[in-house]
Amino acid sequence: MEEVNKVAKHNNEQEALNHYDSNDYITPDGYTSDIAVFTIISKKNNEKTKEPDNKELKIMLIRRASYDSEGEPNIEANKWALPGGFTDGMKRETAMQAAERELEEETGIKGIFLKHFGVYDAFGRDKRGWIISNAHYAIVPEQKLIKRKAADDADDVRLFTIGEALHLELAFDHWKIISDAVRLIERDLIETTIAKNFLPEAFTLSELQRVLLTVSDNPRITSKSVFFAKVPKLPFVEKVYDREGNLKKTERNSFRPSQLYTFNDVDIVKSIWE
Amino acid sequence: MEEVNKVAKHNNEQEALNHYDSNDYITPDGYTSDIAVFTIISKKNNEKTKEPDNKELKIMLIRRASYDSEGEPNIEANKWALPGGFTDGMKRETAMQAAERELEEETGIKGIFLKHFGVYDAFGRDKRGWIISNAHYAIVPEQKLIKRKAADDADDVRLFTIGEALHLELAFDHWKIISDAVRLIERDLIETTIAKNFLPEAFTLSELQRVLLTVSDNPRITSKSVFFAKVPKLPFVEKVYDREGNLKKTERNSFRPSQLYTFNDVDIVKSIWE
DNA sequence: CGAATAGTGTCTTTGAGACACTATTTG
DNA sequence: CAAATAGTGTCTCAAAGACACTATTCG
Repeated sequence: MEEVNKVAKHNNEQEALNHYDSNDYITPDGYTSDIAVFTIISKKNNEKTKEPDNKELKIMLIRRASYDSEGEPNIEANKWALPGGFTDGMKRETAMQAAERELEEETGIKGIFLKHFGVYDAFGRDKRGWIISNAHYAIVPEQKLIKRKAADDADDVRLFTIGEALHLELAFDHWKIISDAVRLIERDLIETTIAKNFLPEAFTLSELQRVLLTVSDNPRITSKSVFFAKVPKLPFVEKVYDREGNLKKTERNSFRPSQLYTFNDVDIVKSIWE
Repeated sequence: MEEVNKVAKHNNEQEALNHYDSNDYITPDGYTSDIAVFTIISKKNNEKTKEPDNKELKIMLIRRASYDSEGEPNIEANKWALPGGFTDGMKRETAMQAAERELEEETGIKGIFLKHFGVYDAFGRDKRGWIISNAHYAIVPEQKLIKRKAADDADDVRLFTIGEALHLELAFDHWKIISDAVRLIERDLIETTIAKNFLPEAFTLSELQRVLLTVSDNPRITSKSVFFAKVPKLPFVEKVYDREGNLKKTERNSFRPSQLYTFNDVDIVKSIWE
């Protein structure tokens, strides 16, 4: 009985498949990924004193070439845009894989945190047709960026503050994608532990504090004593020890060695009903 | 000078557009929307006492027909599946609009809360080809469901508890989509005010409590005195008044009238760093 | 010792949580 | 008054926030 059903089912399945033809429908003209790449970089605020640098949230944009790789005029040429491009159907890519590949091809960055945050599929968003874009945001820690410092000054890939970026002439609906991304990353820095992606594996409390200060002026974060007292007690951060079991410290920010911390994998759910 | 640039640009743009042909690339074979429809329904736990009904989170699934609308064998026939279907390129729909339309066509429900939560685009997820699905979850308040009560007992649309649903033979990758949706809605009920979509515009504290109890056993929610003391002080709920400015109450749950509350639009961000 | 960053102690006030008590209505 | 849900008062203990104080290193 079961066997018979299975066979019958298989036949129907085969028939159904044979009957399906995607040419019966209008299908999308393209499936792309865009990536809003964020980093936090030091902002020298006073050359004379030894006051620690403040940090600032920046976004990486590329300038679209006048001509494409085949020498033909490019659409939305010369405008600033998010890195990204078409998902390659030949490679059987997912949108996330396309995002990783495009990011490396266009900016030389790989192995960083990527998060999908939205789909942009309104008709008319791209003059070439029905083109669906998956939007992601990415986080580059400052140290990784230093490796490609020279390239940052290039004419075609540049870091902008959020305010600058939203005043540029941007391609497609990238103004909307960028503002959505900014709203989201600011919220995620407060509500989740994504801050870890801006930091080295082992970080000091003041380094963490400076990251959070780029998006919040809440007294729990701005006040040194409150922040320094609270963070070591949070369930998702822990002190770093060396091989001998001693507390690991660093002097990179001060004369006095400071304790290194790291994020563990504790996931917390913050109830709004408490 | 500016004028000249504009003209030049326009020409290039036109050339670029003429050069673009989506047939140069492999494009997706379909762009669909799936909807995980949740509701919370009363569960009679004791017919003898007047103990208030407990509530339970349920999901609505449809059974895929053996034959499609043209009388041809259907793919994944007879399996249970999320309602959903193809985005209609002719109608220039977005995935969200397709979700709303399909939901009404397949289950008769409209005008409810819908939230996009993910994209499923792995190759092989649908045997018909490269088919991308946008997943949404939807919330139906119990009252809306009563209107189509008869239909619930139908053979093709049914409510299941989460446990039941995940043990059915499900079509495509719907097992994964459903478990992602469940994880998300449970989290959102705790971290956001989506609970309001399960409730009437004006609700009592005990009604709200019963909704939250379907996903949490946290003492702040289970303990009556704690919950009743805290919720009226939360910034995003407020008491309901009638036209004369008197407190509005209801007797639908008890002999003693109870105060009605409503959600306002205050959006709160719960910091994990506090 | 002065400068610079790191980190602690202490005091006051606020709020969380437990639990028993009071309130309002019907039959 | 019994039953049923709604809602409050009070007590204890823990944690939040402010701010002044101590610690470590360099030159």
